[in-house]
Amino acid sequence: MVKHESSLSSIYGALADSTRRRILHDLRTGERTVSELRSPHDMTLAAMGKHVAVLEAAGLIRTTKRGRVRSCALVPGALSAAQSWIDEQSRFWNERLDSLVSHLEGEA
Amino acid sequence: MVKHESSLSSIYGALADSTRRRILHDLRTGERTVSELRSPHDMTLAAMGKHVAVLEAAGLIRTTKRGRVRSCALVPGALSAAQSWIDEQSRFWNERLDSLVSHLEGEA
DNA sequence: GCAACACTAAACCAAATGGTAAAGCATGAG
DNA sequence: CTCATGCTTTACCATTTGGTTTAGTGTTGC
Repeated sequence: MVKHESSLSSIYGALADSTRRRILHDLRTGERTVSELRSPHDMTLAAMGKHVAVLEAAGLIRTTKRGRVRSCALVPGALSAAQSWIDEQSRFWNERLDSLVSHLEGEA
Repeated sequence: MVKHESSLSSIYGALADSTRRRILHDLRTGERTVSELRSPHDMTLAAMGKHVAVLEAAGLIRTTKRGRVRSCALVPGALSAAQSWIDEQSRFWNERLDSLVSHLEGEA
């Protein structure tokens, strides 16, 4: 379960684009083809193909080609590394906040 | 508390670099100057200054210049938007996983 | 005053990103 | 068989990114 630094970079890098976040959102309700994922966007199929490749390289989605169609689906649990890092960071963040608050209260 | 798409992009973009994640990690124990943040890295001060600027633009840190020294600190709660998005996404992710599991169980 | 220090800005560079257009390659429909 | 479909590949382009060096700017220490 231990994820290395490099995979965190590719996951956050993948999430740093609203088109790709939208793709993940759209996949929550089930599998979609590349064409279906493209339809809400003003973008060529080739461009969408690149976004899909970025998400797959980051391990966030899994794709399979059935015939001439590529079907895309979420990879369950793939966000957990990103989630853990933020959660861990937030924990200290809020500890700092708490100690700041008590420090200020102590001073007042 | 409303999260705009654009700020999510800049936050995840800021997190998509191991040097910047390390900076956030190093700031958990308190404020640091740009030089102090640079010391563990094989990198010029100018380069570190840019990383600090990226984190500040994303709203993840706050900096203040005292004399010739710039002091950097975490901004409490700044990760919450990023955290919420992932948490929300994970929620559906796992619902899909659960329904997949019960689907498979039903089939077996 | 003046030198060392801590950035900061400018110019530059290579590589990555996000897009396009156009051609190619399978495959499914008729 | 033929042809439209659904990508995929290639080549190209502009912009951004992560780094450098060099040259300031404003402090601080002596």
